[in-house]
Amino acid sequence: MANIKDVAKAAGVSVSTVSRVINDSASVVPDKRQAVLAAMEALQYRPNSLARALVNSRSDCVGLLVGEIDSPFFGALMAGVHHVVHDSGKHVIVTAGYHHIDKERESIRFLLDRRCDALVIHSKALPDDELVQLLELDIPIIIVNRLIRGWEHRCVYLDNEYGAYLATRHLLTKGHRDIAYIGTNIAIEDGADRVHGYRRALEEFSVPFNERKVVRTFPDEEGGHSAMAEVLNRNLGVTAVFTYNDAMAAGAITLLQDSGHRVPEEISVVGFDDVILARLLNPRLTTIRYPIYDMGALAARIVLHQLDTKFASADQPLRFTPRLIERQSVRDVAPVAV
Amino acid sequence: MANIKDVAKAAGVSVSTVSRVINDSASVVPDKRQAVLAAMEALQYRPNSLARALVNSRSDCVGLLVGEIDSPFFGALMAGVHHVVHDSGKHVIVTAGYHHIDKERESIRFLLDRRCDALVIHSKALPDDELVQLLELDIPIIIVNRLIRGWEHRCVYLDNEYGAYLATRHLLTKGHRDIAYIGTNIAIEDGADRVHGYRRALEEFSVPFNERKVVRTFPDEEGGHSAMAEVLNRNLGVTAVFTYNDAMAAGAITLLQDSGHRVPEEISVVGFDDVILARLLNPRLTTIRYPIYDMGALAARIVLHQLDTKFASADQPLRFTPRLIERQSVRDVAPVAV
DNA sequence: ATCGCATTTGAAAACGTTTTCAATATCGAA
DNA sequence: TTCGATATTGAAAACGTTTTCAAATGCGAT
Repeated sequence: MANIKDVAKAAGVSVSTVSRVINDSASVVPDKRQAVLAAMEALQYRPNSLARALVNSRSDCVGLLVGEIDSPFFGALMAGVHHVVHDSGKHVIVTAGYHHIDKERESIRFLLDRRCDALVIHSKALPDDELVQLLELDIPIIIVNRLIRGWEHRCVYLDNEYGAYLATRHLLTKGHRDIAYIGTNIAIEDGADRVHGYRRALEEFSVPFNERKVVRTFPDEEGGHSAMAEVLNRNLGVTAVFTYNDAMAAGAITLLQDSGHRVPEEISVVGFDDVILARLLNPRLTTIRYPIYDMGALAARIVLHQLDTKFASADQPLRFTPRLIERQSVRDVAPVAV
Repeated sequence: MANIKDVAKAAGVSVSTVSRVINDSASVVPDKRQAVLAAMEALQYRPNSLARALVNSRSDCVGLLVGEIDSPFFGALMAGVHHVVHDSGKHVIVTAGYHHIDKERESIRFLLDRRCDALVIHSKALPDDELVQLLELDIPIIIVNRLIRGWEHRCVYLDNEYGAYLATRHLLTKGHRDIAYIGTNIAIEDGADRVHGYRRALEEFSVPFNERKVVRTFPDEEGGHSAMAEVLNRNLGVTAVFTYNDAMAAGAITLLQDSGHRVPEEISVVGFDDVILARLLNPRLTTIRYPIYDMGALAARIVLHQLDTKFASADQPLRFTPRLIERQSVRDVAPVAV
């Protein structure tokens, strides 16, 4: 492939001049400029971005770490980041950590090694102190979906406790009193937060918390399916289920329907996330909206801004508030006064 | 950030020696090796991959162009590529073209500029000759999901005609005779192929093709929804619908159910792709399995192999055959002999 | 013609690596 | 000891850019 020297030779000028016309970094007399342009065209010249990044120490890349590549949730996150990064003429390099500590660590190394200008990180597996170490590097980094005490201005996160509270409260106001919670068996903060929200709503309605009503499995459709089976098995007389995410809700609904229980007539279900799937299920899933696309977009905007100004602009609220999306998977048992 | 010179200085050796221990490229006496290792550790040294790529002209990156970042279909494609590329110690850079010619072009430029070692490309918008131009570059490239005549050995693709044939034939053998086709309004090859398959099956059963029974819209849920409305509107007495993809099927089913038609009792539906969604819909969607994960994985394996051997290994079949996944969205109208 | 100034230009250094090549150190054998 | 062969080392060139700096050119005013 042609390089800048070839172009210079072909145009009969020095490499400096070529560089100047490429970058518009200084004035060049019209005829030479034309000659250079012509040579570039003729040789199909494309600047080597690696060499460029090396000397500028700017790669025009934003690194993004997600949990999985193929999941509607992370799809939305990636799309949000992609969108704003592309709009600013830069590019995204995505890696996946698959919720595994070593893979997450390795992925972040990779992004750092590639000399990404900035990072947006979604990590569930890495411990706080390791993330703090990263934040202390002098490259713009935003942590998505996780709150690290003392670093609130670098974390874009959702109020998980409130989301779970909303979901549970919704079921309670609809008259449900026996509500199971199908949670994640991964030891992460938001898992705990959601249990708290669930309990808070219960307490508010003076419904005793029953540990047997919570079942934890892997947070996917499969997990929801088996967890639901377990709940049924325990014979607790539940009339409603709240799940850690929509995929689990889908699994739970599948099991319910297959085992002859009608949703929501017999058992109501509330999910979490509001991925595309939720609208498509039958019955359409009542769920908690997790604005992950917007959160990704915001995270990207912040790191990009930091890149320009060297300052973290802490003036915007980084905490998102979930809201209830009412669809068809919850039945009104009986009107109840709050 | 520390560079190789700093390490050399700290360890009291030359940069060449440091390079040698980093890459294990030549023997170094044990004490010096230890000193270097210690210095690297102490300085938290990480080689600059840009500089390295520049001199080696190997970036250890595979570039991937997809249609959209957030869609179950492309999610599976990305996952397949990611999987095999990571296993070989390399990395993936993903870009999205959003089915737009300029964006696809720009994305490919980006990947090429980044000096990706190889490319896996899913393009619907770029014309054949532009893709051929790429294939003629001397870097390993595989085109996914598209067949370019004369370049069969560089294309990993699905037999779309056969997939559509399978779907339509399935409906026909179940006794359906009035079958609508909800297709894509994007002028792409596989769109045409699927119409052909649909027609071929019809002909085989001596059912006349009726242009009014095919409606083309944008290939997403929304499009399926409005297309289904249009089909109903035309009052053609259809008892079954075959759609271009699962998302459209989901939209169609939603419309049917909302307008009081039971699926499959009144109207049967067959989709295409078999994305996760298909299993989760109610009724579970009978569809055509598009092994896109495997296709991505194969494409990646091929380019990686080419990278090592400089030869395209054309010994594996690059054409995938779709198959029917029977679930619950098709009703058996009456037994019919083929 | 000559001077001073502004514009345009090219040579060379820098970015952080790997690799070639020649020099040195080590060692066993004569 | 001395020789040759071998193992280890470091200096320097190379990769393809950008940028600094000094030199060359052009031009209007005297």
